[in-house]
Amino acid sequence: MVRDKEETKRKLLAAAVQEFAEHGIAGARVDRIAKNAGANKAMIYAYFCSKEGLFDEVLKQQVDAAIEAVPITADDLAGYAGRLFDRYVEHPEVLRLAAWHRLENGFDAIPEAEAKAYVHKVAAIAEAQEKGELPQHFDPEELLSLVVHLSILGFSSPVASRDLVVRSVDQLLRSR
Amino acid sequence: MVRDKEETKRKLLAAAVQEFAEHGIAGARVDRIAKNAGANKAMIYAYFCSKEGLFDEVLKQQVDAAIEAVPITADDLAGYAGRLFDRYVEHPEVLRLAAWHRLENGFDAIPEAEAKAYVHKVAAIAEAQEKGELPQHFDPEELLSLVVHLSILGFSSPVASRDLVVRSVDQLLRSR
DNA sequence: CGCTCCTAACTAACTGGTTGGTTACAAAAC
DNA sequence: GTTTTGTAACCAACCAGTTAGTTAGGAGCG
Repeated sequence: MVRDKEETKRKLLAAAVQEFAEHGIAGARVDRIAKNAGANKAMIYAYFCSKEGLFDEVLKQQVDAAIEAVPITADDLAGYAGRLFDRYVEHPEVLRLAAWHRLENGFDAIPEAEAKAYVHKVAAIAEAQEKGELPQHFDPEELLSLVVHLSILGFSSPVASRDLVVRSVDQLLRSR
Repeated sequence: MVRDKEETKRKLLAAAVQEFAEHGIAGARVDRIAKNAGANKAMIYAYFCSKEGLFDEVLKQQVDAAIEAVPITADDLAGYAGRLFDRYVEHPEVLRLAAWHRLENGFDAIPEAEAKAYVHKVAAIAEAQEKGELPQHFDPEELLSLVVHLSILGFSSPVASRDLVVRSVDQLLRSR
């Protein structure tokens, strides 16, 4: 038997991602996470304090990874929306985790990394507008909200495709 | 003491709407619903079979009410989006209930009333396109998805306003 | 290298409170 | 007096979290 704290934490986190994404916080079962990780339940409390502590860590890691994986391209918001769409298709867990989190904890309590990335993205859009790379008929915050929201269209409608997401962002950016 | 089956069912349903909207299916507590309804827990099982049965009835009623309250105006989709937005601000429960339901039951299992209303709305949009009241650069299904999705923008972004929803639908419909 | 000792990592079993659901009984309504 | 509506107490299963005890494996030492 190999004893490795970091490895055990990793396996617990990996199992927790699946469990929480599928069942949410209230629906997740601590015993199931431990079993699927091939670890002992007590380790969860040793390493993450509580079920909620484990969820917080899971969400943080997933949000960080998603933010890093899809950097904004302010001069090509349609492409950015498409890449977000792709990311969510490949890693639907992060969207589900965020949705559970918002439903269970209200609209406040946004992960810190998300808030920080938000500021940066708004600034990038504002700059692109000044350079004339983007139209001005939406504020930077508005544009970011619209693009991000449209990129998750596929999780609200079954008929939505990547192409539709890109085309609609494109249409939003057309000059008037 | 007054005994009235329908009245008791009504009070149970009203309490269940709040409980399920706030906590979801897994997080909702049957005892709390009964207590808040001023009724006995056993009545839930007499009238709705199970916790899930109660949830299904709650969701059905809320979806029916929302569909009836906001009829589509295919020749004015921006106005339609605005009215949907208003409805969700006034009755956020239905959106939360639907969100819990989708997370817990997957993307299938859409309430029947919703599927039926969907067909009707797509047809109305197609007709408006034929009449030239709507542009043709999106399919009817696509347009409906976009409008409905944009109307819930406020629940994905804190900076979204009614005005933003209306303006973005308007921009989507501009001729190219 | 072989041995002991120590500690961090791990485990199995348990606990106390909770939960969805049931049942035996009571009383209102007709 | 019979049927419908309601109640209180109950139950077995479940669940997050704890604890007392076990073991792997490295450090120190000869």
